[in-house]
Amino acid sequence: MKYFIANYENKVDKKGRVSVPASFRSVLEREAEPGVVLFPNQTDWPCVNGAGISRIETFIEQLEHMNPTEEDRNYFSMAMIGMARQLPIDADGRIILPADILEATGITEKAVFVGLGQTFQVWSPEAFQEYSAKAQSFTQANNKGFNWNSKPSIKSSENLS
Amino acid sequence: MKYFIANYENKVDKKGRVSVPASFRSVLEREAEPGVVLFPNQTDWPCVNGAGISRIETFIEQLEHMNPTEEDRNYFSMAMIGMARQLPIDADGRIILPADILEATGITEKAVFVGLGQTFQVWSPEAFQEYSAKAQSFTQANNKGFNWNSKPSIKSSENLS
DNA sequence: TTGAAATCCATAAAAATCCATGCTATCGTT
DNA sequence: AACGATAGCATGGATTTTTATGGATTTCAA
Repeated sequence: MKYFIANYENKVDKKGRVSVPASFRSVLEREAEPGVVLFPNQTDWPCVNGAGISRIETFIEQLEHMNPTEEDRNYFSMAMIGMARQLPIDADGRIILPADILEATGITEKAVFVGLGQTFQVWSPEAFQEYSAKAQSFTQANNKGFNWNSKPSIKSSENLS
Repeated sequence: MKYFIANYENKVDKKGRVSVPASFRSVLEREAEPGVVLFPNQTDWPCVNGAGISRIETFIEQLEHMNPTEEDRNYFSMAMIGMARQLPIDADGRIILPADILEATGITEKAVFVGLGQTFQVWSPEAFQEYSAKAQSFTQANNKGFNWNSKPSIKSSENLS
């Protein structure tokens, strides 16, 4: 599989270990280097974003095209690369979620992995439930101009509170 | 690993010794010559930049493309090459931070290593906390025009205060 | 010969690895 | 259709290895 799809709720043990869903692993196994990178979700929602290493590498390479003296670049680099987490996947397909991520996301005994194509997210079941419900109703209300078939023509709405 | 990613807070002992994070060492071990180079961060923020030797070599080579009579070149060379520090990594994976760097950065008993791709930075925990918070909120506010997927299309904003 | 820096050594905590089990879906055979 | 066998996956626990860190000792140069 090429993309992260669907969502899976897995247990987190006392050491913070969770199984990465098998179908996600099959995406990650296409990478040169194994492992996942978790990086901050730049919204106020309590979740983290995840992807394979190559995703972060291309991001680094993009940042390199920016002017090194530009303050933007420094901020972006810090926020995305500096605040990222690199986690190895063990032989059983698990990662261990660092304590501060558990805290920031409110994850305790269960974690939900949500596939979003090229990336995925990790949520607490409660927050996931809330966000996905919102996403559903928003989409139902706003999918008019949405062309599911061909090229992107999606306009992000300005305010969605 | 090819890039410096994530951040790690390590202790600094009375002699100024700190462990370089293991994952950073694995980046540095790809170099022909071992060791790290610390060089000034050209902003007002109290941190130092670091990298493997090869990074400084390419920087030197860049400077060589500049006109030798150009005053810029002399200044840049002085500020970046002349003010750099070459530090060996000991068998236990530690470097010793020179006293003047400790002072300039405000590092006392803990140092934070922050991966930024091809380079990294070293901060005091306090300054890091302040800067990373700023970077986060800046990124959160300005990531609209940010394209995670493909080629660089990032517009640097003009004013960022 | 004295202080600083490089080596060497020891240890505890954290991380990676290994092993075992139970559950579920799949498959093949009767 | 029923059954058992099989394989993949999630999970719990134990074990081994790595890493960070403190201290001591040696080297070296001023």
